[in-house]
Amino acid sequence: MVKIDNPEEKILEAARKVFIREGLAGARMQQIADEAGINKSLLHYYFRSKDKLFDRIFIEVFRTISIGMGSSFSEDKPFFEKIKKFIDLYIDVLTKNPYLPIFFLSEIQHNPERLQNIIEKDIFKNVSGIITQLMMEINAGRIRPISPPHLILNLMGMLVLPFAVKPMMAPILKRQLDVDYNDILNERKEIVYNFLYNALKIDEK
Amino acid sequence: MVKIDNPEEKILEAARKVFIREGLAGARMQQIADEAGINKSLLHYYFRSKDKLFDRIFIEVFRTISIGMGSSFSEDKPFFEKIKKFIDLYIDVLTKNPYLPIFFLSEIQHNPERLQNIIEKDIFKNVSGIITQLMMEINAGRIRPISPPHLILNLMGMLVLPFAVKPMMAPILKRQLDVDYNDILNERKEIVYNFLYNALKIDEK
DNA sequence: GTCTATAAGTAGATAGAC
DNA sequence: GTCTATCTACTTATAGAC
Repeated sequence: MVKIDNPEEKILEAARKVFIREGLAGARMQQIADEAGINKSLLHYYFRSKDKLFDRIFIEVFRTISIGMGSSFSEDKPFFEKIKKFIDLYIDVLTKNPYLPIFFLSEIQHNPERLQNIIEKDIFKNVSGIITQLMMEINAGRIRPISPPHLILNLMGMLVLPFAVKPMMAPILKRQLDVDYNDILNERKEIVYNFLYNALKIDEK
Repeated sequence: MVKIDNPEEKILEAARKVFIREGLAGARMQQIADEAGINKSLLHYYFRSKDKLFDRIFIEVFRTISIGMGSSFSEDKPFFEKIKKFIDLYIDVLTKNPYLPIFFLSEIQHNPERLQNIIEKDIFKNVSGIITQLMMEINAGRIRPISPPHLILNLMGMLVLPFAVKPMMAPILKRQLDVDYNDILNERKEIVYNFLYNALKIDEK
């Protein structure tokens, strides 16, 4: 039986919430303590400093963001099926954690060193495997030639940006087209796959 | 003869730099004063408070980000030429201001009200015009059918994300493929246009 | 382990001399 | 207009009682 309500877990959950919404500089230890329903001193008792607590959350966020990358592409399936699986998995992650990308990218923009100090190797293997497979598909003539980094950027852009701009776009689309932005987000899996498929498939003459 | 070196301009330039790099919560009035080469009190003399100075920069950033949208699509040209012009213009803006998107989206995530209080109508006209034209192209059978909001999200994602992830991707691609990320960014105009063209063009049988 | 009280440092903002 | 000096409030962090 796992104790889910121990103070350490409650603090981490509260810190996750507050840091991701407010950022490192904007978050207050008092906010986190309130959110966790405990005394402010306990934060320091368990995690020593704000920076150490933040690091813990930051690494966790990085793992959440990068976890889907490798796994979807490691299986032995046709290329477009792997793409489809990756898109589905990634949009599920973003649906559950819509604020993660901007939080993560914003903190890197504020302090790029944090990334290099903490992480490094994890992401290499993932990107490396994807690029190898893309080159194979292109060389076999199964998809239209495209530089692998660019394809990754295109795909990631189409996946991530709609969630990142939700606070801006949702009110606009509601007013202008009476569209619920959550419906838009739910349609993304299919839209992104079709768009990518059409962009990459070889013309049949 | 315009005085470019008056204190007000120097403060705005410094504030732009510091706020965009550090965010509202992370920026320090002392930093801005140092960057501008003036005394901290002068900031308050010219702009009263940190929040008012920030608002000034925030509005300016919003204008920079949204300025290209309408203008590219207002001219009377073939659809794909307008798309091309928009892509070129937008990537030029992002090349000059790579940190703007994350700064802007991050601040909205921290405080969504700021957007609604300050802005509102500007963006409507732009988005509205683009959507109308997209519907015309689809109805005329000149491009593959796609929901206009989704096409806009696809395009914006492919344009913006590569700049937003530069601090993360540049070291990875350098190490792994010995690729200079600035070269990647310079190739984006052509890549995005071709990708979009292939995704939207009607198959010739 | 968990609390109260408080120390030490920093931030935005203002008063007032020049 | 521009500076120095200072006020007030807030924030992280710690000391110490229980």
